[in-house]
Amino acid sequence: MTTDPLSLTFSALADPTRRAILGLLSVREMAVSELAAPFDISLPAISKHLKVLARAGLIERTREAQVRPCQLKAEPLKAAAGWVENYRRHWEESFDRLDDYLKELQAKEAARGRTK
Amino acid sequence: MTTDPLSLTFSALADPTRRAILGLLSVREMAVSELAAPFDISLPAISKHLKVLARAGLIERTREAQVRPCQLKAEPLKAAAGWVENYRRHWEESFDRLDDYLKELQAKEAARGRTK
DNA sequence: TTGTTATTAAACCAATTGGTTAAATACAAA
DNA sequence: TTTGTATTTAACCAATTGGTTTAATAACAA
Repeated sequence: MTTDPLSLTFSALADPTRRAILGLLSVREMAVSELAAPFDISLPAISKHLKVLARAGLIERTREAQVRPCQLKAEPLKAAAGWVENYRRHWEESFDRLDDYLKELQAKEAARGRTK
Repeated sequence: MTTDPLSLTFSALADPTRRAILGLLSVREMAVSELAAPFDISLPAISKHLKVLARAGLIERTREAQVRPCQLKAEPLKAAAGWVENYRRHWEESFDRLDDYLKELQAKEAARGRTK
């Protein structure tokens, strides 16, 4: 497996359960069983997802009596956002091109209307 | 495997070779063998990476004689950027001062109120 | 001590991934 | 029609993933 931070981050985000867990943690710190409640998978499966998130540095687990609360650590998302941001102009440009194309179409349509 | 668009996008981005390929294509359209040149893996391996990128909608392949040029399609990155963006405040804000965020929200709300 | 609750570890499984080499396909050129 | 060039497919392999069930561990409560 690739172990560079960006790959760790993106592959942690590549699972909808894990993204949902991060969503929950963005509201507040939560215990494992609390996190698991909304999902239809076993507790060990959740535990594994948490391990993946922890390895990516996206959560931190502390200890509080029997409960192990998880806390969101969004910092690795900074690099991910930065990487994706480099492509912003590409998706905005292609939008512009489509826009141009539509305008061009309209212009042709108008011309056809005049000459017909 | 998870097939929702966001998961497809993030898991396509979770490999450094694929991110590098997108980097190359952000400069210009390129043929498969041209894309493969900088990497130390076989052509079929590159071909597989391209298939993953195509499935995620991040590239499109056209046909030009024997050559199959690949073109970047950055549009799926929009949703990825959007998802990550939701966490910006978590990495930017000082965690002990959630108030700052609320104030910012209020400021934005006020601004919106004025311009609308 | 004994039990109860919260969480993780172990062992297992099927599917996927990222790579390989060798063969097949598609087109262009001679 | 044969040959060369560009790319994909097929068959294979080892490692990883995402899930399971059945223990094991940790901390508190009785």
